[in-house]
Amino acid sequence: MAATRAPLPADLFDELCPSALIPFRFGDKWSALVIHCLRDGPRRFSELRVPLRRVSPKVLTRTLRALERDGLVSRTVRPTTTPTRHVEYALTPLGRSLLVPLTALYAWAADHLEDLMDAREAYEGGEAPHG
Amino acid sequence: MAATRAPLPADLFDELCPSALIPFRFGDKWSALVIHCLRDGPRRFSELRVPLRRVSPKVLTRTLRALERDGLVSRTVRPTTTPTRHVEYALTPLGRSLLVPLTALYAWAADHLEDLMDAREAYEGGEAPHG
DNA sequence: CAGAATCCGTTTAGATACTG
DNA sequence: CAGTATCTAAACGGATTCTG
Repeated sequence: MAATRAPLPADLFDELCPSALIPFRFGDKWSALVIHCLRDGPRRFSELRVPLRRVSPKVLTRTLRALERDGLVSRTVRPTTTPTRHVEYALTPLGRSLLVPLTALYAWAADHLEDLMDAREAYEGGEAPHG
Repeated sequence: MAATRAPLPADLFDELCPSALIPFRFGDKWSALVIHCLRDGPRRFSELRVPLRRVSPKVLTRTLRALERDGLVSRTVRPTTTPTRHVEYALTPLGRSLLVPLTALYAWAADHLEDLMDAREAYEGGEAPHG
């Protein structure tokens, strides 16, 4: 019953390593949330700012550009009669495929929210920092 | 076939929102990777530094402390005869349960690595930044 | 409306050297 | 061996202002 001790691959920080890919693409605060917000269909720039109302336009723009660059989100400018612009962001098929494991991760978080909060509380209360 | 337009919840940045939890706990560069490295059993501090060989001891320590605080990783000091210490890190049951959706996410990354690289290449090559 | 530009504080990471 | 301490650079995030 000893734990297996297979050697770990030595390339986990390689950008081409799928395991490293996750923090590379979702290591920021907003990417996963934006994808989540697009799950029900296209959204406009200002629509996205509602659920993410803390995010500044600069940060949202940067996040959307990054997702667009990786082919997860598409950006569409719709013609309007008014002088104001209408830009819609939507998940690409690739982005939509990501929604599956991402939703599973959210489900895990929802299931274990209590555990996480309890653990944190216990840690704060009890443990002293290690020497 | 219009996309559904259900209103989005307005609390996505709330720390208690499971969706917000992901970037909160995995918004850093190393957490997911460390969990991944512990999947086959306990590892020592310096063992973890092999696959993550870019990480400085300071950063690894901080990451491990955070995971420990959230109840995902346990820290065990084993008695030794030598004056050198022996500390092992392992996934807790909670951490192990996280491995399931996390592995699914890695599988997605592995499956779509090409797509991501292609999209990025196409973006760099073609598109000019939006005006 | 959608975003670009600017400024600024905080966080994160990395390198290095040192210690029980 | 398993960290801690210190310093520095870069990235990230947020607020605000401005414009096509």
